[in-house]
Amino acid sequence: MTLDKTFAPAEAEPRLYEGWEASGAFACDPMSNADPFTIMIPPPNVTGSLHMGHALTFTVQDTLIRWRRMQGRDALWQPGTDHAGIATQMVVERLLASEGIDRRDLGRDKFLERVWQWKAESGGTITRQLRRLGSSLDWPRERFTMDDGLSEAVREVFVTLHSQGLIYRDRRLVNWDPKLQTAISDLEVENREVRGSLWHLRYPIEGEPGRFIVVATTRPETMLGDTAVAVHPNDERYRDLVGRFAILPLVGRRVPIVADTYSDPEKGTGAVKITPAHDFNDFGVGQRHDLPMPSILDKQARVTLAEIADVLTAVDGIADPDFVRGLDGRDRFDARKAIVAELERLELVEKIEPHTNQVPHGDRGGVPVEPLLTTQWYCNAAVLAKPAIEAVESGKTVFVPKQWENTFFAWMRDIQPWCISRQLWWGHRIPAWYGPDGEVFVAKDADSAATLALAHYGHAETLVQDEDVLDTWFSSALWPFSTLGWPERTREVDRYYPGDVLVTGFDIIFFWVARMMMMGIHFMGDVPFRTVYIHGLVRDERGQKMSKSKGNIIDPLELIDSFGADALRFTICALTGPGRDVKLGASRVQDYRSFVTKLWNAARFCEINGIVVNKDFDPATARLPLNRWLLDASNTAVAEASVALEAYRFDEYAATSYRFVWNTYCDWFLEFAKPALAAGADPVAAAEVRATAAHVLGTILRLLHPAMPFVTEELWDRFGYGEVCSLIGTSWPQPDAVDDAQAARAELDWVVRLIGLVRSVRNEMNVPPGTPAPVLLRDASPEAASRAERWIDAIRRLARASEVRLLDGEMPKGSAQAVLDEATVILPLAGLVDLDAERVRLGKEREKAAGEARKVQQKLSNADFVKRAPEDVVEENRERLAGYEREMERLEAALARLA
RNA sequence: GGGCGCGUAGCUCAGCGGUAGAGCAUCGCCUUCACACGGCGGGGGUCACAGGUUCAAUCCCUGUCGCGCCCA
Repeated sequence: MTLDKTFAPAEAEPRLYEGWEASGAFACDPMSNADPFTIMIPPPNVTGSLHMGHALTFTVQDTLIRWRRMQGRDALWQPGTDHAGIATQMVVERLLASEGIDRRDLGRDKFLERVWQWKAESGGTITRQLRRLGSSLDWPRERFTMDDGLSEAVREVFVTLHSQGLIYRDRRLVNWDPKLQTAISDLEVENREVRGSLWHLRYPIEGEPGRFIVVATTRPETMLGDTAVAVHPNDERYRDLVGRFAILPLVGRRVPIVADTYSDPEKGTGAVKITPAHDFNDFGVGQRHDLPMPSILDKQARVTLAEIADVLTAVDGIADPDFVRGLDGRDRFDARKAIVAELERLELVEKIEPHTNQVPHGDRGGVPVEPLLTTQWYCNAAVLAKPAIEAVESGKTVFVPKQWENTFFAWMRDIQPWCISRQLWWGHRIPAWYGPDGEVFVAKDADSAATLALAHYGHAETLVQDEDVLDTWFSSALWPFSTLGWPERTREVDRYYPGDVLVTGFDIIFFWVARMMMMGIHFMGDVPFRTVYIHGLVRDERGQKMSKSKGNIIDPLELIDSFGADALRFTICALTGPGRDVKLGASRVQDYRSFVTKLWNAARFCEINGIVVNKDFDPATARLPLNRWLLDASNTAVAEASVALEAYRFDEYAATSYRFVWNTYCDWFLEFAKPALAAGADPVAAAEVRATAAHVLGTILRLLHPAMPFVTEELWDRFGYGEVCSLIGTSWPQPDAVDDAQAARAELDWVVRLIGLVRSVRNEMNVPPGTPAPVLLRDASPEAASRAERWIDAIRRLARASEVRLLDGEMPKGSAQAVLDEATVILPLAGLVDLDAERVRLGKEREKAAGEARKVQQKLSNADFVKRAPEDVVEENRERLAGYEREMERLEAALARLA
């Protein structure tokens, strides 16, 4: 077979992925007796393409799912995509625009045909890209939020919630996106800081010529719709004006001056204009004071006068209906300029201050949102939120890291009615039909609605279906059960609901996690998942958020092309600590690619040295300390990795595996193995080393497989640990029985320290690596002596020793010395050792030991410490002190020998 | 304004009551028959600051400063 010098991901990855997929390795098994383990993929937008955020979240999920699958769980990782209402509609509209077509000309049905056509042609991008990452999703189960089954679930939920009074129609202010011309939910609004002005406007007091009440506003254009001025009830400045009227400039309407705690005496002038139809706070004031609520902006945010036409009144020097009529149809920002100019002309502007304020923008359309009074469908989220809050409080669902529960609670406890209707075409059409008189019939289909209408009217009536569609997140909220076949009672629903863990970013806790909790509990009677693992954001190397405008976007597919999916995945694991954002650049991935190569080369070494899989090998029979030590270290690494994964500590999982492979297996074990495998070595020992090397390499491949599936599978297959593409289905390593691991650890620890000591001294003495020198041991215990004897070949090789022996008599002149436990290591380096420098060096060593000893001594001489600290801590310190004192003695003796 | 998180080696980050760690970078030596995407060795930190609790604080508490995010 002979492995190439480096692993070739571009060739291996597609081949292995196809192999896994073809063998059904990704499939769950509903008929299995195994304990299920379920992760629902956060369905990416069907318009999406793989970005670093996806790479992070799906690497984490795939690592978990592969690990649990190896542990013998019946793993379901449910794939699918989201129809992404607004995003998809925008993509297709843009496409049509390039052909010079407007969707309105095309008509709803034709347009939807085009969207489906687009989906068929281009909707598979993201799922293809997920495969390149190595994602072991159960593809035959792939779902789409608009497919028949999921649409059925949506209708079922809508109709049920409606019948329970939890979905209803309401006329109230809604966030309106004038660009997309649809209502959006509170969550789809993001506040952006905008530098603008604060206009102080004079509203004349009725019946008192020359007296004004000055209101401060950031939105002068909405004054056309003002129906009151509000002041704080305790504000002395305006006390006499409450209950009287102001004349609304330009319009000429009489507006009452009302007392309401909404106005803040500290802010502006303490008096605020009230436009109930275009501001959420003003709407509240309007309701409390029973004010008219005329809309003066239309759905495109242009001035419309229909609702104020009849109040327009000419007032000399104050209001001019003709001016106002001239504003009809003008854009809100145009109108603002014109209105301010006119007010200035009328000397009704007191002053204009520069002002920075938070302006709500639509997160998709990117333009300022306009609060608009419309009738929409709402979901009573407050009722649904209650059991969801309780579920987290009681620990039925746990957030990791736990602090995110606070975020969840804060939002859920103050949840607002959820506006679920959207004035779009692409999405789940609302299952509501209207009779000629506007009566609403909510039903799962037109026939059922007709039946309801018949019962209501006593005769058949023509019904018209609601034009609107549902918020995309409405169907996403059902994802944990709708994907399993609900509302049908399938085996999958019984078996895979609730899921085990939901993996996602904090940015969609509200959008998605909270809503799945609400819907899951309401319809399934149980939470949708036991654990919510919240990971951070991917940022660039300097910690900046990635964005198109900054030009700092890193494309995961390019990283995969350059370094392989394993390198990218391992990097992500290594950098994913709890509650931390992931700062990632190409150089980090390149660094971890070295680890992939290191593993590959370790395997090459094995191959070259005739290390082959030996299925008959029983680790419990290993006799050599080297092998027992390695097996023990391997047990530790696997145990630590399991604990780390259990706790979602991907960073620790990566670190433990990395250390074990690189430091333990490669740097020490394989180096120690070299003399044991050399020509002329004991063949029985060599056979045991080979068997152990192969056994532990197998453990390593299994250990790393969840993070680095490709290279591990390739090596697994090439070495014949199992059938081709079988590693994915192999069991997670179990601890091996190791005979007297304690003794093996002690022995190898001693050899490693001895070699380290010799290397260190030689380096400091500038002994060229090519120059061997003797290693002599003085005052060595019989145990140390026999270890030196047993490990002579390894010490020769790794410490460049020409010989290793005990020293009884005089120390050769010009020797360097170092202390190892009770023994002193002597390196005769005649001509290389500067006696003075050596004295200084040993002196420093002694000082270091003395310093440590002083610190410990100080502690121990503190009566409170000895009295109050736990006995084992005191004892440990006593032992440390003894150790330092012994070391000082040896160093003293070494110094004396130099004289 | 409210809430959350973070300030530990040049960089990225672990550790979170009892001897300050890793990776990368850096410096020196080494092209030794798996690997220069490598090997060996070294240097580098008053753990943001100030108080407090404790026998003992990087770790717990309080405050201050700086940075970031979320909500208003």
